[in-house]
Amino acid sequence: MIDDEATRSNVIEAADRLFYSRGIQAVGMDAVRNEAGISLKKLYSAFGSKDVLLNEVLHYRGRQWDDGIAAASAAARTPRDKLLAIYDFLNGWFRQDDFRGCAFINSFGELGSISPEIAKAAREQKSSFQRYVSSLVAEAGGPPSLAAQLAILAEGAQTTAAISGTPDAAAHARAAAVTLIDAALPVSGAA
Amino acid sequence: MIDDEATRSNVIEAADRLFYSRGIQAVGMDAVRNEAGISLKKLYSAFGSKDVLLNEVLHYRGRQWDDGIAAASAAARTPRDKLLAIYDFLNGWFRQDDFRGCAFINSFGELGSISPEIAKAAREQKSSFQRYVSSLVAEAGGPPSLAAQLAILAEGAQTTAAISGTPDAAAHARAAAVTLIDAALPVSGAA
DNA sequence: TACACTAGAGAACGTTCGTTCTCAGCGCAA
DNA sequence: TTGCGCTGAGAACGAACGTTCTCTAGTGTA
Repeated sequence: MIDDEATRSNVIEAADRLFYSRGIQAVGMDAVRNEAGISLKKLYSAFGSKDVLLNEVLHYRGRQWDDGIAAASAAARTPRDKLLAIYDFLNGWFRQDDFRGCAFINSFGELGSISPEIAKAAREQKSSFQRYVSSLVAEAGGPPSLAAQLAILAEGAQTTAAISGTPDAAAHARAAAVTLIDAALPVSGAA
Repeated sequence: MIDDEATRSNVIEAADRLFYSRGIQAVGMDAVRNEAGISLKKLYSAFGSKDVLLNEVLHYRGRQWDDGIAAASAAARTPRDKLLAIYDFLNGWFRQDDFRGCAFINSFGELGSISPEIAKAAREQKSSFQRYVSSLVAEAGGPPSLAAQLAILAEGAQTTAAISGTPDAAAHARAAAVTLIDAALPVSGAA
């Protein structure tokens, strides 16, 4: 079918909305079917099981994150500004109505202990982000430990914003990042 | 009964072990009953429902956390050292075999969106921790923003350690905390 | 018109889970 | 001994869920 791909992404986006907003186990395949507007038969012929669907949803989320970070850093010139753009991206995300924390952290907390696939997906997503931060830090001439610290700030901001219900953590994390970067890099951007 | 209180804490500790290691929805009341070694009838007469039990388990977890932080900071003299003791406490925790991240973050990710009670418990736990950090920072003469930054580091270390499966995040967070404290406090501990 | 084929709607099935109910056994007062 | 209340073990119940099956309506084709 021509719309095979369209059907798949339609289902993935629908499932993502539901899983992210209500949790994975709390959302039945029937709800996914309703949200996507297709039949159960088609749903199961496109994705063999809920596990398979969930895996694709997590990969979709990962791409969304990567795209968001890339877009946010596009306007920044220096590696330092690209690093700080991460926290600006978080700030915008935290302010969205449907923000409910990091989907990978949530999924890991819900099913990481009983589903190796989910644990692996979360681990890969986080290590991919750490590699991204590391490459920017290296480009800026900073030590690897700075990358780990900046990544921890980003993770902490996400859980803090989710649980507290306020976006303040983004600004706090950004300020901390500025301090850490300035302390670690010999010459900051001060003209 | 004399052992009423003993029964309750026995059940709470058993449920805590199971909920923490496998997740909440993945653990049935039957498993709790087996782990606690009591009858279903007694389980339900002591706690009216799984929700009630979960609530008590979360409060128990909160006390455990408070006690752990208090014990870790007991040896420290200055507010600065008490702040850093937080990350030493995390370091020891991350190295335990059964470490699976912060129970409140996990519970929030799993059920926070559909259970206001759990969302509230997580929010209260985190804000209690932030008050603790804030009081130490104030005692040390630091600005409130430093407290927020240090708390974000602690949260980020917990999720990073859980998902990555290594305890390294504790040391990274501690190093970042040292940098942030030294930058925010006029006079550091340098004799 | 007759016929194969497809697809959608939802019934059905088997399992799991939270919670309640039943029943047999036991201690105990009279 | 007899009756009574309590307790534990687990059966039972109703709901929800993942997954499969059935039935029906429609469509294109000869």
